[in-house]
Amino acid sequence: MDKPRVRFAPSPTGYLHIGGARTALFNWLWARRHGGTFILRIEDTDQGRSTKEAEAAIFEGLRWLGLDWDEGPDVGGPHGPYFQMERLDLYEAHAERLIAEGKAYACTCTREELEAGRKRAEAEKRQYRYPGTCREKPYDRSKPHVVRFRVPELGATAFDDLVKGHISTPNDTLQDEVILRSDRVPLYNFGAVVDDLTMKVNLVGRGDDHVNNTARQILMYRALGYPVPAFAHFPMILGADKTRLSKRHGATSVTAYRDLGYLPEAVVNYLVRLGWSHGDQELFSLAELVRLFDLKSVGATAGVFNLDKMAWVNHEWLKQVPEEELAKKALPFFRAAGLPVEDDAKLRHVVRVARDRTKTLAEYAQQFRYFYAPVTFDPKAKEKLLTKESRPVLEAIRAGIAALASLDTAPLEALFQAEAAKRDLGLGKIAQPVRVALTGGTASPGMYDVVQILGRDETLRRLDEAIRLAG
RNA sequence: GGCCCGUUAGUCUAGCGGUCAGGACGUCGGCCUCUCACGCCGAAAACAUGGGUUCAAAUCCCGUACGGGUCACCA
Repeated sequence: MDKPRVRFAPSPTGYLHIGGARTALFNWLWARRHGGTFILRIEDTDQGRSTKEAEAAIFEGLRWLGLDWDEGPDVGGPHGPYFQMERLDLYEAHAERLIAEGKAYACTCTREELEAGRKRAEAEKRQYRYPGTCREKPYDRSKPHVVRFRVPELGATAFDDLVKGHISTPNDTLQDEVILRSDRVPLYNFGAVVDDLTMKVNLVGRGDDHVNNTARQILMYRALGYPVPAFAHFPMILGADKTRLSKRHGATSVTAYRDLGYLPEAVVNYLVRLGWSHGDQELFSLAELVRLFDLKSVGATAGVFNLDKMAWVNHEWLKQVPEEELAKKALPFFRAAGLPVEDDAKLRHVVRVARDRTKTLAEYAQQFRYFYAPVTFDPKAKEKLLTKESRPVLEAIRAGIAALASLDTAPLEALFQAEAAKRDLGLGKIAQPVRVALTGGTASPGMYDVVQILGRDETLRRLDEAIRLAG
């Protein structure tokens, strides 16, 4: 097998979304797995919708995921950058050749005429196909025109998709489509074909919304006299309602998940498992995927994006991050929440207790605010647990902590146990009022950790306040 | 509507003619326990449907239903 030359060819009309990211990932993995080349090409021929911002967002998304490219924008030398708008001469030359060989022709029909034809077909409940009005007219460049590709009337065009298997399209469902607009900018199918063949792409991996374009493109490869590449069409990603994933289903850009506190490892892991599997294994690192990924194991069915599962995957990855590193990753999220947090021993202790309890970094800052900000009491917890009855407990713990030589776990535990034993109560009866006093609520990490993280001064201050509130 | 593709639990999937249809998320129950989590144990939950082929079908073939994609001087 030749070494793969694959590409990811987004149009810069928006950020890198989940579906695009998975397409890029599958292509990238296939290239890396077999020591091939991963090409990034920006398909910016829709000048009305393409923006530099979108372009930058796509680069950012790919880099964040760890998907580097060998050819394309930012790659110096002869292998980039690839922007279709910088290759217009190439498309035009190929189109002229097709015209010269009678495989394409200039069409001078106006948009109005075409539109009228479509309307008529619709009224008569007929399938519309371009009638071939200009097929035999002589080529006159001076008149405004588009260039159309001549498709065969008979037969069918078939290929063996690496994911979907054999796919055959009757040629009479195709039409002489426009390959060059009146401003001579190519349309998608032609631009992609000319690029793929000049870039020697030998495997085209893309979303399966393109399967219907494949027959048309194959016809163009043949007309141009080039070998047809292999194709792999990846199924769509759907929302919970089984319609194509879109903004109404929530965040769809990969960087939005970065900002939500997902690790790129987790996003990659989740996306690859959505449509691909390797036995019963759920967790894969990028390096592992490079060893294991196989297009043959990509499924042919569309998959529903499930945030719960991705959060679980994220949690699994978060659990593996060393404490120091985790603190550094969490820091910006605390800062973004307006909390005065430093990368210090306290933060490391916070993330140590947080990592089992939350699934994203953003949740750290939400759930553990009270380690860095004054407590806000849950009214029910306060009413139930900061009472006249619990006041003696709070006072005893306050006195005990004030007197402790060290805030190590052993002495703290001894203190709480002793107070419980003294009153013939379960540990819970001691810990819960203290928990409300220190965190404002009834759910938190273990009390000894909380005391240690807050430190003696802050702990005593909070207990004093709680004692005051307990009346 | 034409054409193309798809259909295993709520979701992601394993399966590739003979399995008690396996795993994961989620859900529910239990254990652990100072609360919440984590962890551990357990449970409920699926082959869309009708015909074939075959000794035998989730696996192969055909139809039906349902879902998705696509039919531009968008990509």
